[in-house]
Amino acid sequence: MPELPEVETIRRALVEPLTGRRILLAELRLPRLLLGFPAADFSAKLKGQKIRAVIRRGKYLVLELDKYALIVHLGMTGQLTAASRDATENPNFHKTVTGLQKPVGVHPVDKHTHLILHLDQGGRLLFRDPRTFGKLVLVPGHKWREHPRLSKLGPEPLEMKIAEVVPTFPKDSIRPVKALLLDQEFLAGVGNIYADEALFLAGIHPRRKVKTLKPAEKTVLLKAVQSVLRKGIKYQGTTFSDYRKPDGGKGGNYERLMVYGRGGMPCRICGTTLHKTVVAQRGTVFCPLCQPLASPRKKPV
DNA sequence: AATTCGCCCTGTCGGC
DNA sequence: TGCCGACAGGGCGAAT
Repeated sequence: MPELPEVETIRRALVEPLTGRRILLAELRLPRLLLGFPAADFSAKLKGQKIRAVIRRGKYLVLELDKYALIVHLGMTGQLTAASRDATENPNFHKTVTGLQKPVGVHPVDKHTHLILHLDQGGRLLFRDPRTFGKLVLVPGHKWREHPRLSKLGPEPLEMKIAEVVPTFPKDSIRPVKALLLDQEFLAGVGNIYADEALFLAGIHPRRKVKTLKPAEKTVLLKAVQSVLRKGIKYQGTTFSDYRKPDGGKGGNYERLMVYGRGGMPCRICGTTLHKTVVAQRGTVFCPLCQPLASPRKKPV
């Protein structure tokens, strides 16, 4: 699922091909993905709009247009592909990629392609989402930060001051700490992959109750969140199924994960078999030795 | 008020 | 070989 590093990778790759381009035609092929705006008006409103900026907030991508903002959430399986004028359709675009190889051409318009923006200079932006958990929102003006979907988002993990966020941990909360990391009102952009990775790096059990965390542990955890997100961006995101960069290539971070997707395999640090369980209704992998739930009791004399 | 649960959706995979 | 249930999970609204 695209989380902050994946969305940021996509954003960076779209800045050059999209900024300054004018939308000639917008094809919305699955109208139910569009929220809060009459689907019938969508194409008419977008036509002629120039893309002014490509911005990320949490897991949301925002295209600032002349008079609107187009907010995109990729859900679990959303893909954005930028195609230049001379890109040819490759029927195997999504299947031929192995490793970090970059596919040739552009993905064809298939049954999972839900939005096509035709741009001046011959380029196209295609939005593809097999499981349709993605969402599109068109907001008049540029006050997209006030939209209900974004207004309550927590701080950006890579811009926050840790000393300012440590006091925002709920003091009496009995929630497992992983649930807090996944809460977009606490931090914006952390999802299941990077929550598990951050907890491992911090040496904190995903089921630890928030109220039992010491201040030093909160600091370590927030630093770990920043660390795993930066690493994710550095390697251009984690591809384990559907995530692709706008050129169709896979991210390079999956092979570098410490715990996510590695249940039953040995811990890269201590060799202990990694546990797979469910925390906060999400599949969760952790190392029982590196991430103890309780501090080790002194052996009775 | 805090927290959990159910739902949306479809490709993939393991079991028989 | 083919069918089928289980599974993956972000975010929202309902339920507790």
